[in-house]
Amino acid sequence: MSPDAAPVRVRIAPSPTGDPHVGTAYIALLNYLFARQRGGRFILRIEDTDRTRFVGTSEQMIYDSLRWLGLAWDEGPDVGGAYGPYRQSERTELYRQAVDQLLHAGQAYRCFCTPERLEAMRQQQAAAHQPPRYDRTCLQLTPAEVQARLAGQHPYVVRLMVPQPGETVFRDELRGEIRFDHANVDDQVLLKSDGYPTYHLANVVDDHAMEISDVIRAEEWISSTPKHVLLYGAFGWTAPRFWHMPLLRNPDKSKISKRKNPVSLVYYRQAGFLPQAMINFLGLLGGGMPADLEKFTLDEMTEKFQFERISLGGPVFDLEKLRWLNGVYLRALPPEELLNELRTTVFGQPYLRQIVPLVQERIETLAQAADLADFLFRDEVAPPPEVYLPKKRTREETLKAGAELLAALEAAEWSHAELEAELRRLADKLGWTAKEVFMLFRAILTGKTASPPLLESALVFGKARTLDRLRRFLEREKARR
RNA sequence: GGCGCCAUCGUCUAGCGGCCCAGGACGUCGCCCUCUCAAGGCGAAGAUCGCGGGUUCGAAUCCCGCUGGCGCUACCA
Repeated sequence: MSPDAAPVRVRIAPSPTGDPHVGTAYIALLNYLFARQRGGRFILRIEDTDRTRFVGTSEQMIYDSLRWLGLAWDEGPDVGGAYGPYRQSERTELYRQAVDQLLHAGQAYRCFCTPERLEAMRQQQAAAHQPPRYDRTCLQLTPAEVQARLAGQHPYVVRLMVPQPGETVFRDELRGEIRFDHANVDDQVLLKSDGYPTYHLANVVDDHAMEISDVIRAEEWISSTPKHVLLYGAFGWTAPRFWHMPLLRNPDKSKISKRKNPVSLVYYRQAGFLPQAMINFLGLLGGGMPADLEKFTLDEMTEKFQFERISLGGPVFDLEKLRWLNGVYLRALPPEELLNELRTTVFGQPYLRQIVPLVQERIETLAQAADLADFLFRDEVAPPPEVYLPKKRTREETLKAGAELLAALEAAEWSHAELEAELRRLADKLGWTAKEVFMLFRAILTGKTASPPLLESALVFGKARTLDRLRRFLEREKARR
């Protein structure tokens, strides 16, 4: 069957390495629309091939977040399908076979170079103003030498052998032909020394096996598309169509990142954004909808969204506009429904239940509970310097400490023990007393110097929102000087 | 640095050779409404269409160059 006639099958392939990302939602939305418009299937595949960054809770959060947005998939690890398994860690045998095939055909080779040697090589290349590329040392190895190393249990990776010289030309459906001289295409690692495939291999093998017709992904992948095209060719497979979507940006135009913008879908949900508003807002970015439409539903997008209209400049993710749009939706809600929203989010029972023990021993009247826990319901608290500034520390030191605090918490697992360890470690690092660090955190989180237990409060408030509060504090205070 | 992608108000965008000395939305400012604040209504400021060359009777729209931004340059995706 020619690719043109093949049924449309598209996929979103997030990796479970942390909180689900707003960029994932954006690409998921686009894939969803594409499938719905063309009578195709929308597949969710979990790309869990990075063992070092794997986060166990991440997969479930991905499901929850995408479902929350209303982006239902037709096939996936949790719903099944005829092309499973849909988790890459369960498909390793497939990749191993694929690698064997390439090895036998001479289109890939084993590389025994150590990370140290590769690092040294790159430094030399940088010093000589050469582009950093693998120097093919291991390609010189004789079959006997390879066998010897294999017998000696030397760890190795498998690399793609990019034909040199050569050129790869592919078509991007939005941009037309894009060409890469192979002089600029590295011998990409396909199989890591831990036996897991890299994205490049896994994505090609799976997209083929799952009969993906159109790869709709972010623009950052354009540079590595030649490697993928080469792989399809090496296997003798037909490549899918490629649609590279513009990258969401921070206000400073750089690729959207958690340091400069809230990117966690968990955050947006907990902070009280409505899924309809988020979907609507994402649909506004890139301009796929008719220009005179400002407010629309997922169904309306399915009806009217045009991929050909998408503007290729990377849109800034403008939180201000999202907030405005969310307000539009909130105001349009029947009061009864708004009540419902409140009851399941800011005033959700499970949330309230967690808060009760934090305030119980500190109240004389019920109304005081609200006073004590107000910060757990607020969108923003803004402590003045009198509150957050430790007596013996300068503003500069304190802001620096705040930035360190944010970094430490970002890396922390959200448990009491680890939070405490993290804060004490930070105190050591800064040469501050633990009390000073805890008080700074308390001030930023609660806006006050007296509060319910700090760590318990942070735990209840949630990682995404706590980090956002820190980030906004730092931004606000930096802007003040 | 190399390679690639991109380029209209601060931001999201409309525009696809004449209707554009560029339209809408967010944001900003002002006025109205109003017990306050929002919301809402009205209005204003805000883009020599990044710059320079072409093509054309005519260019934001087509072509080339430059500049700028961004991405990639990992045993991360």
